[in-house]
Order: sequence, then structure tokens, then C-alpha cells
Amino acid sequence: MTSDPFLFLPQALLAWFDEHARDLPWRAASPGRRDPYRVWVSEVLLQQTQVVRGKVYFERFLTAFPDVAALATAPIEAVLKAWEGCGYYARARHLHRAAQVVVRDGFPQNYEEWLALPGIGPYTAAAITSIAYGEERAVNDGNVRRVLSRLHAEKEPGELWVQARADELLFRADPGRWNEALMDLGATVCTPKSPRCGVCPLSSFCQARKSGRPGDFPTPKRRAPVQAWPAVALLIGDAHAAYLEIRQGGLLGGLSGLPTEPVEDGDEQGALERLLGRLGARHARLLGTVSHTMTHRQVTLRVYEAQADLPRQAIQAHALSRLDHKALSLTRQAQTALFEM
DNA sequence: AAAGCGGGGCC
DNA sequence: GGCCCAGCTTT
Repeated sequence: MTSDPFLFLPQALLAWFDEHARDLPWRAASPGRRDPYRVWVSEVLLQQTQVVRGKVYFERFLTAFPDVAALATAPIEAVLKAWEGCGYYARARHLHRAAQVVVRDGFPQNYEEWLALPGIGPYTAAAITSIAYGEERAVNDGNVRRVLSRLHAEKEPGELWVQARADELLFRADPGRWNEALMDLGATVCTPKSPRCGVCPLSSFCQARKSGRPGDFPTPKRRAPVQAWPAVALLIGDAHAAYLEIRQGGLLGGLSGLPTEPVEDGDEQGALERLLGRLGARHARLLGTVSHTMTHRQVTLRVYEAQADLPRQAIQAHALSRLDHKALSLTRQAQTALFEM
């Protein structure tokens, strides 16, 4: 029988976590098991979102919807308003739908039942059930992937490989604490660039460190190139109240925004005329141009002011993307410029 | 298996 | 400007 090179690794990590665990609002010490609702909301907020940002939205969201019943009975517009600016808005829509299922059927009691809810995938189901229920589930997220890639000096860890390594390393006496410890280590010590191996409790176990270039693990994933996305938008109203449409489809779906039309083949006039025709608007005047970068799109929005007999919505009461807020701020700048003249 | 989906922080 | 973030859903 060969000796296990990771034999003393669990103590090392858990001792480090005793000292260095981050103080996060969803970890608030309710003795014993933690409130599944709070863990759930935090885990969804933290999907592809850094902890420092997630914190702010967690407080905001829990104030608006203190429990699952409050969330389930709220209108979707209110849920999106609480999520406004956080991105990946499908998370909020799924969370809202799932809350209604939970109010009807009760809280899921295990991994499989959580996985069946909208917006809950393998990571989130493992996180919730290990942290709130003590179920023996190893999480597999970006932190775990990076830490394990380095521990084993595996430059291109696949999903199945990471899950298998995480499963065999899982500290089964306290799975939730173990998962949190591994993720905290990845977020604060075993960072993507310039890992702080000098203070890492796992450095003596780490093959990547032994290689001398721990930062080279894992190999960066290839990303789709950013696409240019030219469009025109119509402002009917002002910065405080304007005609808004609820965006359909994937991009910013469910959010309110200025009526927008994509520019095809560089034909801005054509796009503008389609927009004016659709809304029965007239007297378009260029307000300005807004640039907005998303992960996979570079939006250039030409914003026109126009008149039309259409209802104006209070901006403050609706959830808008950063893009639409930028477009609206064009009028403020125009007003400020006039005022200063 | 790959693409689509926000926004911000950091190098 | 590139890369990453407590990923999930759809195709």
C-alpha cells in the first residue's frame, strides 16, 4: 500500500481556515446548520460574481426579501430592481420562480431535489446541501478547479477530473466547512495571478509550486471574441421619466430599457426609421453616443431624442441595465451643459 | 461540447 | 486590453 501524499492536508487547510475565514454576511453564526434561504441566495448571487460585489447585493436583497415567502409573492419587477446592476439577470428570474416552487412544495431536502430547481446547477446544489444540511458533496467551482489544478500540477483539468479530485479530497466530517475553506483559499491565497505561496497552508503538498511556476496552472481558457454591436435607441421623455420597453430574449431579458434597434450593415438611418415607425414617433435629434462593454459584446448605442404620444415610466421604479442608465445620463449632461452656459 | 449571458476589478 | 469571478441554461 502506497502512502497518501495528502494525508495531513485536511488539518492544514482547516487550521488555516480557523484563522483566516472571511467574515461574510451569509456565514452569520447561527449555531449548527445555517438558514437554507440565506445560503441559497448567497450562492446564486456568487455565480460568476466576486464576493465583494455579492456582499452588497446580498444585504440589499435580504432587506427587500427577508424570507422565501416574501420573495415568492413579490412581483418580478421588484426582484429585478433589487438585482439591478448585478448582471446575469436570468439568475434573478430563476430565483423568483424557484421561490414559488419552494413555497408550494417546501424546501428541497437533498442534492437531487435542489438540482431540480431553476437556476440551481451542480455547483450550487452541492454548496447549499453541504453548507446548510451537512450533505457529503464536494463543490467544483473556479477556485476549487484552480487549487486542485495546482496541487496536482494538471494544466488542463477537465470537469470530470476536477470533480473526481474534489470528491476524494472532501473532508466528510464537515463537508460544508471544507468546501468553504477550499474556496476561501482559492479566492485569497491561491489566486489566478501571483499566488501567495509563501502564506499558503498547502504549499508543501503542491506540485505546481514544486514546478516553480504555480501561476501557470491552469492554462487559461479560450474565450469567444467580443462582437461589435451597433444600435440606435430612442429617448421619449427625460432622465427621470421616459417611455420604456421590457426587453425580451436573452440579452438583458426582463429588464426595462429604451426602445432599441440594431444597426445592420452600417445603415443607422434605416434602424432609426424602423424605430420611429414602430413607435409612431417623430423629430428625432441625436443626443449622443454611448459605449458599453459586456463580456462578449461591445455595444455602441446612438441615442436619439424624439416625441411621441406614449406613456412615460418613472426611471427610478424600474430595473435598467448599466447601458440604459448611461444612455439616460446623456440628457443630464446636456442639461448640465446648458445650465453652465 | 459550445455558445450565450453582465458587470466590475485587477494586472 | 485581457482575464477572471462560489455557473446555469440552451442549443
